[in-house]
Amino acid sequence: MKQKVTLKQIAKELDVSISTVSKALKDSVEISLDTRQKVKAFAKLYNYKPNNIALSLKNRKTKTIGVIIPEIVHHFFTTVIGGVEKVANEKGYNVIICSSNNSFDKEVINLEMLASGSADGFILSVAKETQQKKDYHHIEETMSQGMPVVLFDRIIDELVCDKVIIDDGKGAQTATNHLLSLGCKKIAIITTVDYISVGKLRTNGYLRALRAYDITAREDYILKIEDIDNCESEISSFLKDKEVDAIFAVNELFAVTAARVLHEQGKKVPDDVSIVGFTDGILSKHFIPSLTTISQHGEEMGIRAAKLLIDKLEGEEDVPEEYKTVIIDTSLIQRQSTKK
Amino acid sequence: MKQKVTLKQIAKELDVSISTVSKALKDSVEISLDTRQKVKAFAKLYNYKPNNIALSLKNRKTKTIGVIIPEIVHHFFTTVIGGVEKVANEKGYNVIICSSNNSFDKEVINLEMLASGSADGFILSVAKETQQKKDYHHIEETMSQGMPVVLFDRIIDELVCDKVIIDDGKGAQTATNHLLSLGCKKIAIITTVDYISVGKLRTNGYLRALRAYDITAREDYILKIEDIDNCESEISSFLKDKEVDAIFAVNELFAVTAARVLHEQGKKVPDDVSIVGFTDGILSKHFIPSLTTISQHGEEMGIRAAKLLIDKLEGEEDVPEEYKTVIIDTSLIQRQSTKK
DNA sequence: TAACCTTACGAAAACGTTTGCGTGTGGATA
DNA sequence: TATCCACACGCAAACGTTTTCGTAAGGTTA
Repeated sequence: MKQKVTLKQIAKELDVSISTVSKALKDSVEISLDTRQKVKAFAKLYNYKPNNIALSLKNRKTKTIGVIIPEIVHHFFTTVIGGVEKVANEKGYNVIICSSNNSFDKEVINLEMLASGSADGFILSVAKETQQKKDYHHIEETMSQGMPVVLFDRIIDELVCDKVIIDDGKGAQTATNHLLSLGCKKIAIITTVDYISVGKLRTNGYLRALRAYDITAREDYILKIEDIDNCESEISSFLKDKEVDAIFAVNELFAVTAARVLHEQGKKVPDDVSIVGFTDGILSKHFIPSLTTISQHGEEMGIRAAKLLIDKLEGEEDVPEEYKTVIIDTSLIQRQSTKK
Repeated sequence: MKQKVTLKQIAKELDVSISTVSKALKDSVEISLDTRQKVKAFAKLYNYKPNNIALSLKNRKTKTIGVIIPEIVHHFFTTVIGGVEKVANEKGYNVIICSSNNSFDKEVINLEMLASGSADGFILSVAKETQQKKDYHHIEETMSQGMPVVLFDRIIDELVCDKVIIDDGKGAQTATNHLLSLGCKKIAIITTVDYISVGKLRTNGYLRALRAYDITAREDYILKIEDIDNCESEISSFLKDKEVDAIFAVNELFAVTAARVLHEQGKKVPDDVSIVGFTDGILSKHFIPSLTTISQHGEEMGIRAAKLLIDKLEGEEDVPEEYKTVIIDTSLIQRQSTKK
C-alpha cells in the first residue's frame, strides 16, 4: 500500500528542488530539456497526479459545481443532473451531488459543507421543508460569501439570483386546455398543498384555463394532497362516486395513482376518464395506457442552469451583478391516457 | 460580496495571533476565558467556518465518501445511495456522487478526480463498458494508493476488495421457482448479454431452476438483449406467436415492456402469462397489474457497503488486509403479475 | 580581465488550518 | 531580592502546490 507520490518525493529522489519538478512537469523553458525528460519519466513511472486539494487551496477555486436536490430517487431531478453534467464536463468542471432528502437541516448541512471548500458554486432546488419554513439564510449566506447560486424548479422568489424554471402555470394551462379541447367538462385536479411553489402555480394554471373556458371551478373537484407517500387512499375517496370525465394531476405519481384507483373502481382510461400528468418520467412512458403529460425538459433545465452558473464563475469580478431567470418551455406529450 | 472570513482575518482584527484564534475557537485552556469569548463572539458575528480544503490538506483525509455509479437515472442505484448516506451521515462522513454514465472513460476520470484529494474511499458499481473492456487499472491503482474501495452490484471478481452483492443466481432461481410452483411450464427469460455480470448470473439461476424441475431449457425461450433502450421491438418479435405461460425478466424495464407487448398482442397478465421481474422499483409498484418481482434491497446494500468502507477507513493501518464479500438476501415480492 | 548576458535552477511565499513548543509577564515563594 | 511557576500567548512547521524572484555558473563581448 504505497502512498501517493508528491512533488517533494520526486524532488528528493532526483535530487533537485520541488520547484524544478513542478516546472519540469509543466514543460517550462526554465528547465533544461534533460531535466525535464528525467522528471517526466520518473513522474510517469510513479504515476504522479497533482493533489487536487492542494491545488484548490492554492487557487482558491475547486472547479467543481455542487448540486443539491430534494430527493435523489426522483427521475426528474436525475435528468436535470444529466444536463448539468453535460455542460460541466465540457467546461472542465466536476459535479458533485448531494441530496437534502427534503429536510431543511440536511440542506443547510450539505450546503455549508460544500460551501466551505468543496465547490465554487451551486445549482439547487430547495427542500420541501425549506419552502415551508421560509428560512433561506443559508442560501443568502452562501451568496454573500461570493459563491454564485442558481435555483431551479423549486425556487424562491424572494432570493435574488439566477433561476431556471418552467412556466408551471402555463404548463398546467396547456394540460387543462388539452382536456377541454377534447370536450371534457368535469375536470378534476389532483395537486399538492399550496406551500409547494410548483404545486400552487400549477393549480392556478388549471383555474385560469377553466375560467378562460367560462367554466366555474368546483371546490369538490380540487384535491390537495399533503402526504405524497400515502396518496392512494386520499385519491380513492376523492374519486369515489365522482362524475368526472378528466383528471389533471400535477405530478407523475398522482397521475398513475389516479389511473390505478380508476381501474379499481371499474372505470376505463381514457374512455371514461382522461388523464393528463406532469413530468415526463419512466412511469408515464411505460404505464398502460401510457400517460399524456407535460414534459419539463429536465435535461434542458440542467444545461441552462449549468451555463448560468459557469458564466457567473468565469465572469469578471467587477461586472455589476445581473441575474437572469430562464423559463424553459414545457410541451404536451400526447399519449394514450387522453382520448382523441 | 464580502469574502469568506479566515482565521488570519480574525486574528488581525482582534490583534492576536492565528494560533490564538484557532485555539480559542476550540476552547483550549491555553487561552484565557476572556480572549476565548471575544474570539468566539467575533467568529460568530462574521460567521466563520473552517475551510474544509485546508483541513483536508492538513489532516490528509477528507471525511467524504465517493460513490460512483453507472447511471444516476436509475431507481435501484439511487436507493443504494440512500443507504450509503444514512450510515455516512451517522458517522460524520459526507457523500459525493458521480455518475459514469456507463462510460469507461468517464469512470476513470471521475475516479481519478475524486481519488486525487476529494474522497477517502469509494463505493462503486462499475460501468457496462468497464465490464466489457475488462480494464480495471484505475481501480487497482486507487487501491494501491491506499484508498479502500467497496464494489457493489456490478462487481469484478478479479479484484481483491470488499464487495456487496446479492446472490443474483439464487434470486433468479427463486423467481423461476415461483413460476414453476404456480404450474407454469413454458417459462421464457428476457435477459441481457452475457458480459453484464448480473445478467449472466441471473440467466444461470433460471437455468438451474429449470434443471431442478427436470425441464429442459429451450434456446428459443431465451432472449438476450444488447440494446436496452430499444428492447421493445426485440421483445415483441420474440414473443410473437410464442406459446409461453410465464416470463422471467432480469430487470424492471424488460418486465414492463414484456407486459406492454403482451397487452398489445391481446394476452392478459397474469391470466395468460405470468411475469416476474427483478428490482423493486417504482415501475413494478405502480404498474397495472403491479409486478411480482425480486427485491434487491438497495438501501440495505448501501448500508452494508458504507459500513465496510468506513471500517476500512477507520481501522488500524497495520492490520493485515482482509476483504469481505457481503451477500444480501433477495426476496420475492408477490404482486398481481403472477396468478395465485 | 572586467562587465555583462544566458542558462538552469533554488528559495520562499502563499493558500488556511492545527499543534507542539518556546517565551515573556506577573505573582507567589523562599 | 532572587527564584520559580502558572498563565496566556506567539512562532513555526506541516500538508502539496504554483510562481515570482533571486542567483550561481559559465560563456561572450569589449
